[in-house]
Amino acid sequence: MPELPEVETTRRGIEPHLRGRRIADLILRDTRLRWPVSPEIANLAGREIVAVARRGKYLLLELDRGHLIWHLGMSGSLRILPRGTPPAPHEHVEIELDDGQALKFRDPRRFGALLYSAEDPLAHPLLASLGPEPLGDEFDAGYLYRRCRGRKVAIKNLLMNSHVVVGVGNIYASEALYLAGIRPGRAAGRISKPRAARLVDAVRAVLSDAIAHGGTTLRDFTRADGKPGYFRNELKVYGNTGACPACGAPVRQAVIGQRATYYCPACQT
DNA sequence: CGAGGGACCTGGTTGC
DNA sequence: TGCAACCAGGTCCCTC
Repeated sequence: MPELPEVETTRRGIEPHLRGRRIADLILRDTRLRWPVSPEIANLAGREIVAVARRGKYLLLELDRGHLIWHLGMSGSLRILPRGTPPAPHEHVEIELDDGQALKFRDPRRFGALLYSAEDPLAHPLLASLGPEPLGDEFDAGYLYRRCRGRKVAIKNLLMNSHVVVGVGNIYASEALYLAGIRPGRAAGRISKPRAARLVDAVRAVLSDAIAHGGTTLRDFTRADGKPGYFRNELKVYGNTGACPACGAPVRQAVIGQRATYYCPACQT
């Protein structure tokens, strides 16, 4: 479900409610997430939440001692609700706060993950080898062009590879390639330097714009306050079974790397 | 090292 | 109406 804009929207939604609060209680209803949730996490009561950061699609809850690393997987969402609100279906984890509120994690498909890291979370094996942030300085035309050299994979798959750049999932990969005028199936190694530059700009633009709209709600994504994200209305090709908004040609649907892909056969080469 | 595919899950929608 | 098949915003891990 969530790509970078949805995770960032979640971060911004929960952070004001969590910063400076203490964990009153931590309830693990179902520990069968992507990896089993360590029972020691239930022992974090009393710790203070100092900050909520994000790295790629991972949320990092910095505690006064240690960190929680949270990934929403495909169907996970975090909401702030009053303590005592009856748990929704698939609400696997709840962090009760010392001010009467609670952070509730719902994840029907259980592809999400919740890990505890006593050390620097960025050194955790899952995070250590991640590529640069797409909205940071390191992600530029030279970098992307270099990473494309000699690669035969479709540029869309390369964009979605978190070891190349983090945060770009299936929706925004299609959207960014549309904006850049590049066919999603084009071999990464056949992307010219100017096209790499256009693609970097497109990725940044699409993600920033989506964050500004509170992310994209297709089905079950909800923000921390329960409202949907409105970027869905801005999507140009993803899920578009009609005409290209620029030239009117029928938007084409294909499967690339086992994922649904949308593009305009006229605008994208 | 790179490419490709399966695996992990549940629920909603589609089609016979 | 009933039920099987298919699809979904992620990403790790295995094989070749």
